[in-house]
Amino acid sequence: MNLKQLSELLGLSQTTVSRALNGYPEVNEATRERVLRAVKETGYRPNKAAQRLATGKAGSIGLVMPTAPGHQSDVHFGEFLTGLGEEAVRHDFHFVIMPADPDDEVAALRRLAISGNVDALFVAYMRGHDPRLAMLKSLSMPFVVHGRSFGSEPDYPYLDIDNEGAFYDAARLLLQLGHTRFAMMNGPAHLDFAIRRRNGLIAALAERGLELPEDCTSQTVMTDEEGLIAMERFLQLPDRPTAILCSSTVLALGAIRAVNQAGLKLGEDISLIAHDDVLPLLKPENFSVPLTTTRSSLRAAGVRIAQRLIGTVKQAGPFPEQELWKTELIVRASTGPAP
Amino acid sequence: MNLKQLSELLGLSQTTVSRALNGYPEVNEATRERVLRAVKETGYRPNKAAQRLATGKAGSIGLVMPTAPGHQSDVHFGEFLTGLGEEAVRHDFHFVIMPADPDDEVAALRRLAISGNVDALFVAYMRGHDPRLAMLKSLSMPFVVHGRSFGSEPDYPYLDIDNEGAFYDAARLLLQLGHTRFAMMNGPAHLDFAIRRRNGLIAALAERGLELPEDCTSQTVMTDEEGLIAMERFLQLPDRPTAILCSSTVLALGAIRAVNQAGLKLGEDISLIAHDDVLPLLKPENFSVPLTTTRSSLRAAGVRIAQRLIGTVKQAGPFPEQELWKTELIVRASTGPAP
DNA sequence: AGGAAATCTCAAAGCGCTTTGACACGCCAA
DNA sequence: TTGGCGTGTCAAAGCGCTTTGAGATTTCCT
Repeated sequence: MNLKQLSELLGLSQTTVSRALNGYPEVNEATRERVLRAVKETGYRPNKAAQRLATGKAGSIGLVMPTAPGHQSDVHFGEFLTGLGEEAVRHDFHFVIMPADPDDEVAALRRLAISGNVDALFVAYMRGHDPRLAMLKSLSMPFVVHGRSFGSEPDYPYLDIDNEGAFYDAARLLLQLGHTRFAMMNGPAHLDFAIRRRNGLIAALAERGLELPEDCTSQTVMTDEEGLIAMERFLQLPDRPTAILCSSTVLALGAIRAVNQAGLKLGEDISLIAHDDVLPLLKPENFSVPLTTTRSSLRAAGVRIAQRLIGTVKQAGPFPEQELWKTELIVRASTGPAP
Repeated sequence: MNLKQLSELLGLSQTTVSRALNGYPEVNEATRERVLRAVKETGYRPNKAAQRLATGKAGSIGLVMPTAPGHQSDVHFGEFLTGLGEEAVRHDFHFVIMPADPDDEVAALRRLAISGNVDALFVAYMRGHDPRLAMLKSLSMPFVVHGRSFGSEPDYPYLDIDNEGAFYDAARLLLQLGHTRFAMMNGPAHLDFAIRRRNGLIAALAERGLELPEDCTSQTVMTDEEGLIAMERFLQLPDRPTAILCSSTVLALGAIRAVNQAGLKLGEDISLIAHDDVLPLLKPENFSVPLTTTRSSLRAAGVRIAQRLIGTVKQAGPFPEQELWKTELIVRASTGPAP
């Protein structure tokens, strides 16, 4: 069933039916009623591809999903997607997800944009000096970045959390508790949030004339295995750290396993603060020793970014171009005075 | 840059350029070379919406993502998607994801199909007597179901794991170890896998003249909280169970917390077998007491389903209509002789 | 050299929709 | 009667691509 058939069925022109459907004012209310009823009865749905071709819009947000054999799926990605979806469903928007090798993201993003399949783009996993930024700006398609790109002019639309502030505050808390030997379990070194969190920690330490030793820094993929390995390394250090900052509750999971295996007590021998993206699976309050965290909901960020993206496409603006969300520092039992 | 412009630039007709691009034989090799070079230089990409409109195909798989405010994101969904993506990227396919309220899935699926945005559909979270099946069959669009629908004629293309066999085998192991008091922590009762796993357990018990008491069955959303709650309930039973079957490592996470809190020893006081979807975050071997599991990789299933879906769209068939994968029973330390 | 076959290219139709510009109609004021 | 104004409707163009059916050119065989 297409527009033509429907209009013939009704004895109307395609124009009139199309206008009736799209809420144009110059259609008789009675006619509109009739059209709407016929749509219900026939189950007619406009062909989105045709709609897109004609209007250039079709209610879709494009995003690139990094994937490859051996590339671990990332809980953060799913959680964020859920946030996007929660908002998108309210506006009858959908997603076009282009899977791409992590090394091919710039090209994949460009393909996605030029394909004419999407109205707006969403970009995450930002790096320092991210090459996608220049490409996006040249594209004349709305986009919002989750995170920022350290080293690039911040003249693009983004939503980020205050990573530097989060880890600065976390470090201050530990300093006040008397800790002086710090270690950091971070995400991959090239990612923006990792750079900023590290800077936050270093800034707080510097105020007390302290430094973050090289061998007390681990920058890895954020899996629990890597957390375990890093923590085991830290614990074998001659002058082992007592205060750990950890970029994810996933890393913390492994780290804590290492602490337990070493027969140490979390919150006494070792204090740990992790960043909490509010993953439903990894609630800090459910850890055997509840975790002190810096918290910011990934899902909420997804909702907000979808709002901005959809709003821009629908011209329901204006939206702030840049948003920086503060994180909350929530003290639980994994932090205590330095031993 | 569109086809018209490109063809003018080259001094060729649109037909010739289109044919050169799509590998038709009636184009001079030299001409094709020239076209390909121009594409490289100009960065031309065909508009997918137009391509779809003209051909009816555009290289996309559609799926519905259940979402709603308060609806927890599901790690299983992300993991499966990664599998789909891993295969899709090899064929330059993408996904169209329609977020939808869980109560609205049938309608959402229909919208997605009729929208003309997708070439094939993928469906998961199957229920007993699933109403989507009839709709899908009436659609004349390729689809593959992950799981099955208990109570419906199995005359549709699916990939499922042998849930019944998995839990039958698991129960047999525990029976051989002398356990007689069983409990089950299952997924939502209306879901197909939950029905079959329960049947598998009941069948194994029946062979020994045993039954699964009502108060030793929990059928809930599969979160760690629910796992905790269910296990706490089991432990307070006057004749408390010693053998637990658990539909997910996520549930097991909570369950084990309850066991620990009660001061009991896993693998001694309580034996537990969980089904393991091979989530990167929840490796059974990384639990403090490594978990005995029935294993089947969700991601591998995603890859396989994408293969079948894409193969069907590309007419690169034939593919088996139905596949039933055996699970592996892997014995670790969470199972031991009945106390 | 002649003609058929093979090779290459083209103009135009069509995919299903939106949107423009025009037309027909009834109504009221001049 | 004429003109102007809203209201409701329509035919047709256009979005960017593929594909058909036909025309032009070259190649090959007798």
